[in-house]
Amino acid sequence: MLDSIDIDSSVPVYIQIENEVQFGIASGRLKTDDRLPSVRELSERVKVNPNTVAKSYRDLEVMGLVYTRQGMGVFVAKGATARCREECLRRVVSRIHEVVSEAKAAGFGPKEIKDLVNVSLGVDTTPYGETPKQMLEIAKKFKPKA
Amino acid sequence: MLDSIDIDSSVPVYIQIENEVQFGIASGRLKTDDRLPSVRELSERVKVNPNTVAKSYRDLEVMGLVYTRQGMGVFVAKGATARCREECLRRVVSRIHEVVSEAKAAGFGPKEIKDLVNVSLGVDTTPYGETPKQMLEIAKKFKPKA
Amino acid sequence: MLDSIDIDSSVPVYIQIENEVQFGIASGRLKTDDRLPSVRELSERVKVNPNTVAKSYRDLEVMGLVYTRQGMGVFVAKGATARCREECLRRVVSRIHEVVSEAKAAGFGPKEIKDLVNVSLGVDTTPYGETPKQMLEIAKKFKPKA
Amino acid sequence: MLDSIDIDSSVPVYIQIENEVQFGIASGRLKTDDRLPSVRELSERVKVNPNTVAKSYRDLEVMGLVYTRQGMGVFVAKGATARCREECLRRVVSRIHEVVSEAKAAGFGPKEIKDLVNVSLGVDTTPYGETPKQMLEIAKKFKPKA
DNA sequence: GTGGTCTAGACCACG
DNA sequence: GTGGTCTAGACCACC
Repeated sequence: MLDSIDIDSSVPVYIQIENEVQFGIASGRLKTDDRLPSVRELSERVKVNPNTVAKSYRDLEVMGLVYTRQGMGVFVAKGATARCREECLRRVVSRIHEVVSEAKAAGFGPKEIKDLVNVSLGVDTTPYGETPKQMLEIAKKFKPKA
Repeated sequence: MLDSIDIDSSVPVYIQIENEVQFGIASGRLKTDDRLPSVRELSERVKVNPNTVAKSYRDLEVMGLVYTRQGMGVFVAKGATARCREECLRRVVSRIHEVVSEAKAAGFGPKEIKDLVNVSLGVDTTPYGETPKQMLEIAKKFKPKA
Repeated sequence: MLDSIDIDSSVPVYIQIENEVQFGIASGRLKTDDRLPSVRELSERVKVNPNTVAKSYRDLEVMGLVYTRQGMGVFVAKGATARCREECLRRVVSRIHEVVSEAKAAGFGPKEIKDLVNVSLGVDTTPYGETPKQMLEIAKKFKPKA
Repeated sequence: MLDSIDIDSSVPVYIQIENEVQFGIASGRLKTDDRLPSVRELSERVKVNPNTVAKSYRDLEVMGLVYTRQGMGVFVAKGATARCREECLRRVVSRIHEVVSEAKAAGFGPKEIKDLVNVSLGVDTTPYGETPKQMLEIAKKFKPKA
């Protein structure tokens, strides 16, 4: 992780970094008291301004997910794992609801939505940005009534 | 439509307006050669500066979805309906896929995801931006192994 | 360049700026990934409102000729050189054809047209917007039969 | 004439109408005391707002090229022919100079410009908007040094 | 009446 | 420092 920073994305780089770290903690890859990469190291790796990484770390510290030891680095705080996991679930759930609402607003019926989800579930990771053709075909067959 | 502009949203007003118009076209409410509300009229209705509306209309023109007749107004372009509808479907499909991937990454299994979608489908309406409690409860009960 | 902005011209300032930038790219003075002057800097230099410059830069971005990095500036996009050069040639060629057609429609014969072009080619510089006297004299001597 | 009004052109409709009338006078098709089409008739024929035609006629009257007889119509004024012809020549000549200057600025040398003009002279009326291929090919072979 | 251009200047997000 | 968004309002061209 932390290598999937997309400089061209509309979501700000510093937010992307924060998300990546939070996801790393939630997934157990980063455990309590583990050291995060240094600002310099990370900024070189993902090719962004050190200020940007610093801002991400500052934000994470304000959230209480990491703590800083002067001259030693930035570390995962106690309790961060549970909180990140919790938040991660919450976010996913709320996004599911959001997307389903959107699909309904676009005119899709329950059947189509379930079909689309099923197809998506069956598909293993696809190249970034490319949406499975099957899904588009299902969608195209369907004419919203307005 | 065009009255659900949220001035406090993080998504820029002019983008919201563009989306509303596109949605109006996709849904068939705005047909080819229909006139859009005038810049001044709409700006008064949604309580934003005329410049902001003008910017939206200009963008839509660049996208080829509307055309402008000096002194007469702004009109829906030929072929806009199909394009808006297509884009709308594409976006929904790609977002479903995105969310499902996220859910899987967060440790949810196919069963949980389907359950969550079903609950979301069953809920008629929830306050804007709020997630149904039932969904959050499903999430809480669930302990990802990851 | 970028200093020949005429605030009194009937062609809008923001278009003039766009043209200057495109010409700069076509001429090779602005190369891929070169930074354009900042919005504020340019707006002070050509004495127009920052919004006006921003509008030009935004348009150029929509055309795909430049890209923007938040907080860093605006840069020449890859492939912009070739596209600007191509467009520049196309425009000149099409305008030559247009003018020649007009001249023929006005009753000029091939000989007169060639003469006029030769005179124009021979003149090193004339004040902006002024037509060399010699050319006007050729025209006066000429009586179209139409 | 007067049927080649392009509603999508960037040059205003009322200017296009004025130009067409002036060209008609210069070419001898409209002679002194000939009656112009009525505002209503013309506005229906070219499918523009009657106000627009009225403005064109008003402008032409201010220029002294036509005169109005209440209830009878609009007529070509005495001396209009000579003046239109004169102005027509002037305009063509000045545009030739303009275009040649542009071509020089774009990096074309005298030889290329003459070639392009010659090709254009040889070509009979081509479909509107389509520039002869030969000209583009000449242009493409040429690499501006600037 | 319509949209288009431009100014003056505030506030925000990003690096 | 950078660009992005938005407001308030003037003036113009066009229909």
